Amino acid sequence: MKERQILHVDVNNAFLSWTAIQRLKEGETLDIREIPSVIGGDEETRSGIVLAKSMKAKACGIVTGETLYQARKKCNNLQVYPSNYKVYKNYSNALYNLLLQYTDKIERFSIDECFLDMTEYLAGATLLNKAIEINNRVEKELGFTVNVGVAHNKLLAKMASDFEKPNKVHTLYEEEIPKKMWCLPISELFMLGRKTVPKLYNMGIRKIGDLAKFDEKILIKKFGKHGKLMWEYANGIDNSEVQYEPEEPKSIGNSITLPSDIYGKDKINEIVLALTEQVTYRLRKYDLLANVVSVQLRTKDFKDYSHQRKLLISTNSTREIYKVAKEIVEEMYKGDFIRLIGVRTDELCHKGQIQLTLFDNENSKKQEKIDKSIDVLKEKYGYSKITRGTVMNVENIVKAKRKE
DNA sequence: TCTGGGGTCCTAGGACCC
DNA sequence: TCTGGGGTCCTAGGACCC
Repeated sequence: MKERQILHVDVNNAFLSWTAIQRLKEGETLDIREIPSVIGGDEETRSGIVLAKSMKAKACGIVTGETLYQARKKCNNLQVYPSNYKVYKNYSNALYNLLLQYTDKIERFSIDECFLDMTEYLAGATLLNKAIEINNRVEKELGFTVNVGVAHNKLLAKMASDFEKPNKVHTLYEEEIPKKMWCLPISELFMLGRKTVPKLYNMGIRKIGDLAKFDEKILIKKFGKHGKLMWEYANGIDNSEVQYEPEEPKSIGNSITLPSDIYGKDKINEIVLALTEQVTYRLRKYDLLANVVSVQLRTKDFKDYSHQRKLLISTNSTREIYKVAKEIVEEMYKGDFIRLIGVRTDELCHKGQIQLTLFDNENSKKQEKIDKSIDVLKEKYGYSKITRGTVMNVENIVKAKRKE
């Protein structure tokens, strides 16, 4: 088999950089990349966490995911800016379109990361030179910077793009693994998170090199499939392909942290209905039907519960899914104060994939028409304006809660 | 002024059938 | 009277990613 040629392109401080250049474009003179700043959620609605940080904020020890409260304690002149996904999506698309000039085998791994399979697209050039060209062109033409990882598989390309930042190109070829990767702490390895790292520490495994040389069988015994994966990753083994064909979503859900805790089934169900409307709207937009419905509740002391139910008939009807969601709330709600509520649908399929059943009767056809006509209004007037009957949508609930 | 929201994948245990 | 496994489906919960 031919050796694969893979690049991983990772936008430096994506949300913060994109916010910065958008502000400059709109006439602001301050470049927020040059000061201690973060992109954060709204503390009033209890979403106050750091989503992205500038280099100066990073230098203060601020990390992504921590609360804005903690971040301010580390840096007293910290500036906080809100996020804007529409803007981010535009810059993400601009990057994607530039990368398309190099290969059409691009996997959009997230809004700010892409894998490129360059195997068939080098035409005599070296992979490293292509990476350097991309790095330069993005900065010049798009106004933000990226790191580019250069390797022969996705895992090593991703690890490489995570080396020194910003605006850098790094290679991580097989022969470089001991020198460049094995010296790193295991917490740096992709797919080793906060739960697994302490367990490995207790086994005396601290560096990625320790993990690479550890007995694979013992890891498998202790961690199952995850054990095999982490051993392979530590040794730079990854045969996964660049998934350049966008895949159908496997699940669609929405959740919300409430501005204040709520109590009681009726109040929970109001939110569940609003969330169900959002979820089924998205299902219908993609022309998908759900076969499983699940509801998640988080209590005020951060205990998570979730129950799910398999449906007899696939559906994307608001009424049908809400009916099931309500039953789930009924069976699992124990009377706690609730902080977060989520509704999710799984085992999605397309209309054509199911056969009409006896249950596909006149009544359900009528329901389908109602959902469709509401969707049309939502497309026309914007999502938040249209809600069904007596029901408030989540935005209204959030606003109402804020005033309390 | 504590701790988001969108996902994917895996595991363990129970029910049920042969 | 006592004691099996293997396979599949379903559910609850957890780990990880950005």
